[in-house]
Amino acid sequence: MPESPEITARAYEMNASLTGKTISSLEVVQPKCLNLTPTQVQEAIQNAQLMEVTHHGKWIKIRTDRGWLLINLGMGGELLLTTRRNLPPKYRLVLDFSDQTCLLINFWWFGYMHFETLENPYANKMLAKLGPDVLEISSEQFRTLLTSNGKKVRIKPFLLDQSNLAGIGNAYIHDILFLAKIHPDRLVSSLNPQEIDRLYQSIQDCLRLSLAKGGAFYELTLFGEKGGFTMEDILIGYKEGASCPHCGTIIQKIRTGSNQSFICPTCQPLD
DNA sequence: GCAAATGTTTGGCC
DNA sequence: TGGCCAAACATTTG
Repeated sequence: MPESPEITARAYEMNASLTGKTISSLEVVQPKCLNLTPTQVQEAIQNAQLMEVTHHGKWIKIRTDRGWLLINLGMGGELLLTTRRNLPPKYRLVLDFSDQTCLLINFWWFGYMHFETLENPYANKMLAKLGPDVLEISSEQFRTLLTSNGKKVRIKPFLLDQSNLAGIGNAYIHDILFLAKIHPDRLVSSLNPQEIDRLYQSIQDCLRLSLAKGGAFYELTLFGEKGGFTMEDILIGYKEGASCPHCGTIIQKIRTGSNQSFICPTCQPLD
């Protein structure tokens, strides 16, 4: 599922390839992903010119001269710059441009494209709740975040909660916690300063490595190519039964809350 | 072949 | 407030 590295890479690609284009029409296959009716969005962005594409956490923000288009790819999303002649069979939305190219937006189950007026995109309920972007936050801010907000929460759900920190998802969290040598069920309040600094460094290292490679192999770039971050780059995530690259212990799949985690029981003790 | 289980994200409910 | 469920599936498993 697209997380910070994929979203950041897509935003860079879109900013380089889409700015200056003019929207000629919008096709809506799945109205439930909009915050307004299809007609309202269509009218709002008719003839809009794309100015800039940025991101915040897992949200892609397209600034146009008529307002903002805010995209969240949810589960297994895909953005593809193509033409009507080469359109894949499945998609939820298509933005047509006046130069005959189009942007296909698809996602597996849930995803959103919200429209907000130019003045304040953060009037959007979902955007308003986001914590700082994970690639923007400083180590000092991160330390403050964990010591002030983190009470009786476990570190995994804390990091996945987008209102604390925006951009981390379930795919990278396993390696992040492994690199920091922290068990996913540790309480945030139990982490010492060294562990918090290690965690910050692990987050940056994991996400930036993938970003530098164009994102994960199971997601496609704006041009339909696979990302360069492969299974070989993953240390322990989804590798149940393999041995820990650090100590050789067999990697375990455990239940944490309502989801699964992959850990090395030796490197990440719970105590 | 078909039903059940699974798993990503987010919002909403107690 | 934290834990659980539901929601617009595709894919694997029995």
